[in-house]
Amino acid sequence: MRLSRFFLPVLKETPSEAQIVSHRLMLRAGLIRQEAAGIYAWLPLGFRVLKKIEQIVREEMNRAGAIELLMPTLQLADLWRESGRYDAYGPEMLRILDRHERELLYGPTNEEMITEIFRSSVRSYKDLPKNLYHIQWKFRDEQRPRFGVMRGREFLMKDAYSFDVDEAGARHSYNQMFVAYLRTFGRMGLKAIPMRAETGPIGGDLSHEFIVLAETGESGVFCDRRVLDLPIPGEDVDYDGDLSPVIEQWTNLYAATEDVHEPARYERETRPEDRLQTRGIEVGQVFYFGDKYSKPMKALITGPDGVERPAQMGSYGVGVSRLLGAIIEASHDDKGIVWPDAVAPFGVGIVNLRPGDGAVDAACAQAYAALSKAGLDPLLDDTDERVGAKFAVMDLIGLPWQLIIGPKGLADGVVELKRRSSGDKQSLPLAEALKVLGA
RNA sequence: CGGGGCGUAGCGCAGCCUGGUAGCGCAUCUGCUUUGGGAGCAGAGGGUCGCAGGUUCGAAUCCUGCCGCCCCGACCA
Repeated sequence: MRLSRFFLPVLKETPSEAQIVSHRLMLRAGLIRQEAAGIYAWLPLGFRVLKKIEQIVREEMNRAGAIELLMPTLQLADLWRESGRYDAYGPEMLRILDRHERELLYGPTNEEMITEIFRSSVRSYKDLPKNLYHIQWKFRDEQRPRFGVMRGREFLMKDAYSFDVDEAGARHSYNQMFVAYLRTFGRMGLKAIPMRAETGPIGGDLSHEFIVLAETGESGVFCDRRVLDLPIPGEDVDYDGDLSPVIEQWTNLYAATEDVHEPARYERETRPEDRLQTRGIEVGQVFYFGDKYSKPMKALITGPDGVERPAQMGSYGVGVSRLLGAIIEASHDDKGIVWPDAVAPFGVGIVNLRPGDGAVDAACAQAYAALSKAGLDPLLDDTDERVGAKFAVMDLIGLPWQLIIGPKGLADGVVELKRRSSGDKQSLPLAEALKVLGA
């Protein structure tokens, strides 16, 4: 993409409404634009990151055996009356009347709908287990939206729902998602720690929150710092095999949010030098909740013994849009965002320091073609801005690499390659720079 | 939902107390100069001062109501 053709409305000054660093940077770098309290338009740069994150989530869900579908944003109130949640949910749920005065709601979650879909066609234990997920916009009418996309009212969420014939099966499904989450967040360059969690209004008896450690996070956390060094399962992890050793490894070390923190146990189970008290951002949560929905909604499975029982269910959420904020909170400096390679909106920014200079233009074109061909998705700054402005914008939007090409360097036969995360710069011939980048 | 604050040009703000021709910086446009880390000079365009009502000869400014947004707390994927 050429910057001169792209839509990148960056802001030099910080809008006054933004309080935390990720919100400020998302506005300044032209990722989002606020349309109403807690409701954002995704501008092209932010949209690219959102899609990258979404795709990583999708790939890891598929790898773990979950099946993607897509449910609507609007749901009938009657469906929620079956589970009793229509009245229980409160003003956070956005309720809507259509022209026939039928009661609808903009879904804050989809347990009822997936249970209804499931029960309409599945009757036998032979059809289980099943894990169905979708990535869809949700709405929760937060009393007080804040922190940009970290606590918006409208948000993009991946939610998966598992159906098993018995508790042992359901726990295996839970473990599959647990492992898939370790991989998902790891691929995004995040240290997301599974922590014991309260089950909240969704209910159930087994739950973990996945927390990204960030000093600007919204909740306090206590953990054994050795949890930061635990290995993330590889691509070859056998999701059909016994995953409990992985789960045990990750849950044996103390890790809890302040809501469920037990000081006495913390003191007992951790060495003083390993105690880490910091803050974090919740980016995912896994629940096992048994027959909470399948029983009242009569999602019944006939077992091998011929007896009908409610399906054993779990649900597994990832805050896709929130992840942008979380990643930025965890990865930025005073100049701007520092995108991890896997989610960067472009792989490399090519900075043409002198558009109109034949040699510089030609070198940029050569780099652009080679990097494009290698799938590195370059962004070429071919604008007439001054170099200072170009560098400032490039640092602000946080592309992992900057390939800086100007007349002075070219006269010496070199270009400059800069790694955004470290700030390291090296001067080298273009061909070698391209080789470093993998083109 | 309790408490506080703010709505004036695309963004950041002053003006309001004490009513009288709507301003500043950045951004935008034009010209000239400049050009390896957010340039300089000169000129230009851009506003129903959140909305509605009231007081007044006259309202951005005073009064009333409404709407929107932000912050602290409670709450929360």
